[in-house]
Amino acid sequence: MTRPPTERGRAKADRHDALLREAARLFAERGFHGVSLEDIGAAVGVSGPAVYRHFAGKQALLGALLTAVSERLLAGGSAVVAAHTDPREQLRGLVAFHVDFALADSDVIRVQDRDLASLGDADRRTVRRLQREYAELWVGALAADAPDADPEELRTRAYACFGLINSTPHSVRRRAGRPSDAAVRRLLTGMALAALGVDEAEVS
Amino acid sequence: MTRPPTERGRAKADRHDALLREAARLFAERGFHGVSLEDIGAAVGVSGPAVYRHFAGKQALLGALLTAVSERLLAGGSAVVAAHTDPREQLRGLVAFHVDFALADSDVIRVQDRDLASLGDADRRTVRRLQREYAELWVGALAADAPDADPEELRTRAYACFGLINSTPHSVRRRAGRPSDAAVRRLLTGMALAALGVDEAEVS
DNA sequence: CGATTTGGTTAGTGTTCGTTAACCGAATCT
DNA sequence: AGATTCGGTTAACGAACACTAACCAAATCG
Repeated sequence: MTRPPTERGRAKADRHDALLREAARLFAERGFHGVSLEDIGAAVGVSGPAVYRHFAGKQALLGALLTAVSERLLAGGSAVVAAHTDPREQLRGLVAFHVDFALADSDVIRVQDRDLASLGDADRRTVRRLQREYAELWVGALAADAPDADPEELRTRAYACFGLINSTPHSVRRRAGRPSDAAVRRLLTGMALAALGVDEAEVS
Repeated sequence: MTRPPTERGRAKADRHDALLREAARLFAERGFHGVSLEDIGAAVGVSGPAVYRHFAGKQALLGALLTAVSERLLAGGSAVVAAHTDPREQLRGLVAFHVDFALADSDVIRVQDRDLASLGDADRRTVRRLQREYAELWVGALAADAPDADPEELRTRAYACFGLINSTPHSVRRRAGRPSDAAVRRLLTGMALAALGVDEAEVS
């Protein structure tokens, strides 16, 4: 899975990554159907059908993008949960992880809950499954913290928390005098934990 | 502004409303660029270019949709704020109003923060202005409640709260065994108020 | 070094879609 | 009742776009 040592191999891998990055930016800005392959190619300095040398098509590009982000979310969330035994510690970790992710990868976060319906059937099933598993990490921690609660209610609670944290892409669009990333991180973390009813302080 | 008493006038007004309603549903489902005028016409039992008898074009339809919803939000929010003097009461009222709105008009809520970029310049400016004014209602109440806070931080706080409440369209998609609307309303209201640091209890 | 692979190019193809044109029949107006 | 308005129809146009074809030059390989 590592990159081939040849010059062409490295160049190809770089372009592959650049395509994913620029596609995410453009999709976040104008939506999947609002961006043409010509646009995506132009954003990385090649034009039009060259994208087919890297992806099977436009839908496949979106599939690669969303599958990758879902997998990163699930892997990161799983690591956080595994690192703690106390459910409240798990929730604090999940919130911190998700806030960092949303701040760092706001483009891809935006695309994920906006253009999921544009995926092909197979990719959509995969992404939905990964998203569900990620949400179940949250539901599991919430259930361990409040064993009597209805799991469906906890699920709604988790999604509401995602909505709160994922609001950054909408709100923190480069406007003058906006709070710093660090300030936004603190703010969102505090609000999310309050919404979940978890004390913010680190415990023994 | 009332409907003309003639048969044709009523029929036209009805179709106009039906077009807005069905367009909202389709846009929410597949995005502005993912829906054709043929689709929209078909959804109200009329086919294709008949839509032009009611709206100047596809973009104009979206404009009418989003302008109307922004105006309803601003009007409702203004009424809530005017009805109370205590800032915490205002915030409780704003949260309750917004939750009701998001549950009743989830389609239009979804379109509003998804396809705003597909508007024409004039409509986009109008909608943005109305949205900003609505947000300022929240910022004003928050500022009155915490006079020392940075207004930019309060703005981010308000948007995070919108994200939390607006999560319903994403999460409460008709799945079996989901909580009732009343349960979701209670849950979101409680989480939003907790995130804002406002006590949930009604005061004297 | 010659053969081949490969990531790029431009030109073309078929389709979808927003929009316009031309027309029609029924409701409305005088 | 006759003239007109108007909301609908189908047909056609033009642009945008995903994708394919044909070709090319440089890197890789034997």
